[in-house]
Amino acid sequence: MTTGLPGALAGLNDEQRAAAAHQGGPLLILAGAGTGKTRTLVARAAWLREQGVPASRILLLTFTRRAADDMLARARPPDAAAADRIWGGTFHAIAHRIIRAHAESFALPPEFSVIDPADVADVLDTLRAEHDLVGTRRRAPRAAACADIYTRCVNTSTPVAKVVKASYPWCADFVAQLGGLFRAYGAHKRAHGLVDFDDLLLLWRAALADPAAGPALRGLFDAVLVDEYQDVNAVQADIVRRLRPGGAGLTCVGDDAQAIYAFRGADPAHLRDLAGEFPDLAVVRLVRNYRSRRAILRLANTVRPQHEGLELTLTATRDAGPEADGIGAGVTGPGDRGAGLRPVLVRCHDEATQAREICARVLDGHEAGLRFCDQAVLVRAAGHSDLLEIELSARGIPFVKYGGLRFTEAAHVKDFIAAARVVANPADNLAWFRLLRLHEGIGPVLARRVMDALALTEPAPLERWGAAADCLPPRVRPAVSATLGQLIAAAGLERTADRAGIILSALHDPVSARYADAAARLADLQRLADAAASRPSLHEALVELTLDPPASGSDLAGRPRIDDDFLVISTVHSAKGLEWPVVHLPQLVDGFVPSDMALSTPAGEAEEHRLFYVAVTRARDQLYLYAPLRLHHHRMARDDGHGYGQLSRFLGASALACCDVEEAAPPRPLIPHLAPLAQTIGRELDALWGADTADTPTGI
DNA sequence: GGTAACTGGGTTTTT
DNA sequence: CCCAGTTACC
Repeated sequence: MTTGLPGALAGLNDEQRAAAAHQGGPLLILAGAGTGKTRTLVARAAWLREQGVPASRILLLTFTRRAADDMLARARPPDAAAADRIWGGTFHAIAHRIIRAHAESFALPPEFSVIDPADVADVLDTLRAEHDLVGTRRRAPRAAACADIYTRCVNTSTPVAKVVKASYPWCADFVAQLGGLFRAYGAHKRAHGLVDFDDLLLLWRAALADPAAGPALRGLFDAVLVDEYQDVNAVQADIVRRLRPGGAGLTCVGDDAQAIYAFRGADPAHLRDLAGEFPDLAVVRLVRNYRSRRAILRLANTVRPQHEGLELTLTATRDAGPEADGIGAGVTGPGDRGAGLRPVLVRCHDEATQAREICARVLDGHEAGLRFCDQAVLVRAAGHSDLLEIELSARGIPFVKYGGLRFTEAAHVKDFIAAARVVANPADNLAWFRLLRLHEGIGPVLARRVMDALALTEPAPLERWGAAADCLPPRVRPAVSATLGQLIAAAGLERTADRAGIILSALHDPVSARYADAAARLADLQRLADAAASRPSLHEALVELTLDPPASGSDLAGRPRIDDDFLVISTVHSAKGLEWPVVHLPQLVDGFVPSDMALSTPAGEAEEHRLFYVAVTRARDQLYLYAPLRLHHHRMARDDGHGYGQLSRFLGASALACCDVEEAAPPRPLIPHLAPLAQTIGRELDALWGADTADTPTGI
């Protein structure tokens, strides 16, 4: 191990070194895709430590748990003591850590429930009727829409009337009711010890703004490093501001062309505003791309949206060459040597052809020596790979899928979480509701009656279980009492492993009775209980599960074995920050890429462009784009004369000029004329029906 | 009265 | 595949 200088700065290029060793005021690192952003951030943390900043006084804020884990693992010196650790995690995880440590000061029960967006919608659904938002009139917003509006108001610090007017105009008649609903929602959460994702941020911000708590909380840190700053929302930007008033000790890393979370209230304007906020802001640009071959970078630079003052053009380092890369370089022809293979746009007859084409190219790569995990298929929305997944299975190509449906959304997993939440926070009415209804014979009405008898907002509801059970008809009472008896016992225990074990055994019978495939589900729950057992408390286990849900049940079982080799299917959002030698981008067809849901506003279309930029820049060596020309259940919009629907308008002609175009072989039917066969079968069957009306064959 | 079983229509992206 | 709305059954 090397010690001393160049130490932290070893192996960095000039710009990276300037960023890592920046002294004094606030710093913005404008880092294009693949320019060594993570490496620079890790180096900066190491450099700060060499300057005498204790690791425990450095805070690293990221957007995903994976990014945090990755950086913390690289930033921790091998000889570091456990106590000598950088604070690192997502905004939400760090907020939780602080709130949990001071739960009493925040007037929260020690094991308060952190609820996910699905829970938020459930709560709003129960409150909706009292606020004249029931769906008898067709136009009343549904629970999920109410939840979207709520979180948008909070995360952009915008009044409900304004949000509705700008983004939900069809709800304009309900602004007053929504306001009332959201007020009631806040009271409801307080009464039942519920904290949603937005609350985590709001509570942290409020504490930082408090005259007494604020100085203490921001005094915990000498340096704050924020990754993906283009994806902060108004509350997060405010948290950063209050952590580092004046900007001293602040490092933000970001790229406004990669802002893809506007739907969550994020706004790249916060990054752009940094310069105005901090007059002494230093800006360092990282433009040397270490990831992609030059042919791919040409396309990336062509589609990259440029914003005045933050322009950035990536230059290639993997293909040393005389000419500068830049916008317009896409005119270079396919004979151009040393730039890698040009991106290929594969025109496919339909979606099935596209699926076959992707499989064929994946297998080609595999035969050429690539592992499956060196290739990724990136989609705009999780459902876009449905047909492909069938084709992959049929051909025996192993794959894992990230994004889309998550393990914690499976019904039995929710059941387990509900049971655990009843134990940890008996005031949690959502958890009670779900747990009670898990039992055969209990629906919404009986569950509600039991919960009323429990008086959840009063202290110690578990002590009233005996009386509350009398609300149940004798037929169902024994089963529910058996479950609750065990959960009440679990609540009285200390060790997390014991609690998790009893919760699991309490669920055994109701889960077995409810689900046909109970054995597989119980195996999932066993893994869940095992994972929970290793956490410091049931509360910690539940929060981790909520803030960072495992993508699959096997995820929970631990690291995949080293010899396992899977093709990766991921949403573009989930692929941010990652890279693969070969990337496949399917569904470049009207309504899918760009998504027609996003095109109603100019801001939405701009975000679709940024998403495409993110997708393109994931590829190291080879990029395949697939344009199916027709899809089932989907009308093709008017073609723009190039045979791609609106695609060439979306990407621009210069982007298409960066690609080679290939035609996928059209599907050829194995049996050309099936109709006569159907008639033959029809006649055969008609013989079975008797001879009375055999004039017209039945057919199939 | 209350629950379960059936049916038909619709599906972005995630901490 | 999930939700809402409806019908059938206890």
